[in-house]
Amino acid sequence: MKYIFENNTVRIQGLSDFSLRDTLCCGQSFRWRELEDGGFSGTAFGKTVSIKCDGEDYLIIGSTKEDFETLWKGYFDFELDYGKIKADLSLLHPTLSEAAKFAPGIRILRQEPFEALISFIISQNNNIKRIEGIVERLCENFGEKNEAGGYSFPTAEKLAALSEEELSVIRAGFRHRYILDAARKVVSGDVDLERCRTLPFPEAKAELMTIVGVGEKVADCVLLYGLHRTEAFPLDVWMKRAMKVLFPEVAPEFFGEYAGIAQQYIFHYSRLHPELFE
DNA sequence: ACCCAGGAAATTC
DNA sequence: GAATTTCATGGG
Repeated sequence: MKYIFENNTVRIQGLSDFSLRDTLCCGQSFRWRELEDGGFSGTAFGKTVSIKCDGEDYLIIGSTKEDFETLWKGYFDFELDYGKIKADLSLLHPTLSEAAKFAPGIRILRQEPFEALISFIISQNNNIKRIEGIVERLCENFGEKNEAGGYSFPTAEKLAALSEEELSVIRAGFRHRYILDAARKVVSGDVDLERCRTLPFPEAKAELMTIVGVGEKVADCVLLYGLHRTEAFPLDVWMKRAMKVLFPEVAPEFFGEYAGIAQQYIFHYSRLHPELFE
């Protein structure tokens, strides 16, 4: 992968194993909106950019060279060799090979940990459309507006200071008290998200699960999408069905150190092939 | 009206 | 302990 900076835009060349739609519409982030030209616009780190294809290249519009190097390159996980990971995973199981071929451009985003924590608390017993709406209201009400008109994800401090009443403008229902408990535990240091990045996996997961409203599945999502712990293997309703039907006799540990990436291929494949489970 | 949605807590058995 | 019910909200 090479990149050049030109006029507020970063042009990325020679990038393989990447698709905007596979990566941004596969249920790992709730903050990217598709544009009319097929690109996507979104906000992370408080900065709003759009990203689109230009022939073989990708353009990140609205990014400085420095922001690309310190933020976006990592956010989109451009430096991990997905070709190699896919090849290794595909050897493990023929159905996993199929799933990877179905959406070969998926990458696991490195989202901000607190955003992943709150987003996946909101995701429980909810549908993606509505999750996106709640997250949008959360940012518009409690985030900071930037020059581009986008809103940052609110800080833990900002949310921790709210009452349930004040938070209820986002209409997240019974999840309001979960969000507040998460924000307050992060502010107090009872839960240290950065420490969870390096802690042994079971300990990191247990620490996240001390938050009211965070069970195994949400904890795994935070570990995978927010802390890039690729051994995490979130088991939602789709994945439980998929494991039963497509991978009987297979346990999550079978997929090894990149189980979370395997999970993303399988999740996306299953969601777009519901007929497999009728 | 009923059912479900990238679950988890509370209750019941 | 394992199985069931409840928890807001909105769309089909």
